[in-house]
Amino acid sequence: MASSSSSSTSGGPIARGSRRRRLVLKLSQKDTLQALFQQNPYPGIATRERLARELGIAESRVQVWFQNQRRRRLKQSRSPSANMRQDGEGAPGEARRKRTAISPSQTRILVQAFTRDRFPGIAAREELARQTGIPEPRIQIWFQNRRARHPQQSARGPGNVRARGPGGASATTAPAPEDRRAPPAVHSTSPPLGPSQTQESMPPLAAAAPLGAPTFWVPGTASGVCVGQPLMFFVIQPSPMALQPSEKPPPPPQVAVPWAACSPADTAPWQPGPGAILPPLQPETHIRRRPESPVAEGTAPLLEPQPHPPSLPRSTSLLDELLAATGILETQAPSPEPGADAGVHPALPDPPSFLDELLEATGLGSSQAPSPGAAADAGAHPALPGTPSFLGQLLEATDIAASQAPSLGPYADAGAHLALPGSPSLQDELLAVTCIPGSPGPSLGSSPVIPGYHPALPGSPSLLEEIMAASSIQDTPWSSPRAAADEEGVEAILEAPLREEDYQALLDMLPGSPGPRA
DNA sequence: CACCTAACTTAATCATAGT
DNA sequence: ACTATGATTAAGTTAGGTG
Repeated sequence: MASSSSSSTSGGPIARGSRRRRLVLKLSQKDTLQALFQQNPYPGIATRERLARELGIAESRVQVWFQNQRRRRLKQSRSPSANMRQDGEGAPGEARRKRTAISPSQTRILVQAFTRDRFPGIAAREELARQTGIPEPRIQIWFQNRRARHPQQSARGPGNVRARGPGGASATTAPAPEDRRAPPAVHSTSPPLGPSQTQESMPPLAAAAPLGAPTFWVPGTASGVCVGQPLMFFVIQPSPMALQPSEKPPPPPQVAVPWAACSPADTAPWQPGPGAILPPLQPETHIRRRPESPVAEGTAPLLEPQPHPPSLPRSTSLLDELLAATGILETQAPSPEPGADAGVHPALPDPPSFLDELLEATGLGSSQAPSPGAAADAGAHPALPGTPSFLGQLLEATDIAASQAPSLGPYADAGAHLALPGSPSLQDELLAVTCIPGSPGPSLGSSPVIPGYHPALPGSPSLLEEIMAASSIQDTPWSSPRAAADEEGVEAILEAPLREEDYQALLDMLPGSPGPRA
C-alpha cells in the first residue's frame, strides 16, 4: 500500500506548487506544544485553536505538529503498544471541527481548479481560498478528499490513471524535473517575506479573558478590521464590552462562545488526568489571507491559458506587503490586469463573479446596509432573529475573514465554516466574524514591541503555565514571557484583496445604491 | 552535508448533513 | 438506511532550516 507512493512520488506532486513556507517554531512554542501533547496527544478543535492563538500560529499548523509529534513519538518508542489513541479517547465534547459547508458555487470553483491541477501548491490554495472564502486548510482537505475519491476524474484520457504519481495530474506533460520548485523567476514568491503566510487563525481579540484565558494584545486600534477575501469589509470590532460575559446574551447557544462567555471551569473534555485546564474556547473566526502570491502552477497549460496572474511582480518589501495587505496596492495596481483573481476565473464557464455568487447565496439585495454602527452591532450578534442582517449575510456568504499581520505572519486559520444562508450556523458565522483578529504574529524580527503572547499580564496565567502546573512538567522556565516576545510584533492589518470590480459592485449594493452593478 | 522536523501525500475510517 | 463528503489519523515521503 503505501509503498507505492513513494517511488512515484519523486515526480512529486508537490513539486510544483511549492509548499507553504516552513514554519520555524520557537522554543517557547515547542515547549507549549510539548506540554500539551503530554496531556493530550489528540486535541480537539477547540484546544487546537486555543493553542494556536496562544502560540500565534495557525490552527492547521498545530494540527500538523501534533500529527508529526505522534509519529515521532511512535517511532521513538518502537512499541507503542502502550498508548496510542486510547488516551485521548474520551473526548466527548469537543472533538472535531465542525463540518465545513461548502456551497455549490464554491464547489464549482474548487472542482474547476481540481481539474486543472490536482495538487495545488500553497499559492494556488490560497488563491482558491480567497475566491471561495473557504479557509485554506479546508481547501487542502477538500483536495485530499477529492483526489481520494475521484481518481482521475477528468482525465479523460484513457488510459491511465496515474493517479498518484503526483505528478500525475499535471506533471504528465512535463518532464518534470524542473518544475520542482517554483517557477524560476517570475515572482519570487515567497522566499522573501513570508508572503503567503498570513494568518489563518485568528487571534481573537483579547478582550476580557476569563481566567485562564490567554490574553492577546489587540492591535492598536480598538477596532479590528475584518476583511473578506473577495470583498473588503471593515468590521468594527464589537467592543469587548459586547462580549462581556456577564450578561450579554449572545443568543446563540450553540455558538461557541468566546472564552469570555465560557466558564473556564469547563475543562477540556478529553482529559485525563491532571486536570486539564484549557478552557474550551473557541471563537472561531477565520481569516483570510491576502492575495499573495500568484503563482501558479502552471502546470497545466493545456487546459487553459491559465493566466498566471501572478505575474504581479509582487515586491517583497515590507512596505509593499503592507500596501498589498491593505488593499491599496492591489486595487490600484497598475498592472493591466488585476490579475490574480482574474486568472482563475477564466476558466469558469460563467464567470461567477464573486459578487454574483454572493447575491445568489444571500438572495438579498435589497436590504439596506446598516451603517457602520449597525455593523458593529451585527458583530455583536445581537440576536439573530431570523433576519440576518445584510452585513451578516454578506459576511457569511463571503466568509469573511479577518486577517492579521500581513507580513509575515504565518499563522492563522480559521475554523471557518461557511454556511449558506439559512443554515443554522449563521449565527456562528457572525460570531466568528466578529471576532477580531487580534494578535499579531510573530515573526518579524524587528519589532520589539508587542509580544504575541500575553507578555506581561501578570494576572493571566498562560496556557503553558497552566499545563505545567497541572502536569507538573516543568522543564521550561517559561515564565518569562520575554522570549516569546522577541519577535512578534506586527500589527494587524488587514488585507483585502478584492477585485476592483467586485468591490465596486459591492459598493453599489450598499445602502444607497440599490442597483448592484449595473 | 547530515540531521531534525515541518509540510505534504495516500489510504482508511469516522462523522455528519441531506436524501 | 444510504449516500456524499468533510475531518481525522497513521504511515510514508519530501524538503527547508540549522548545526
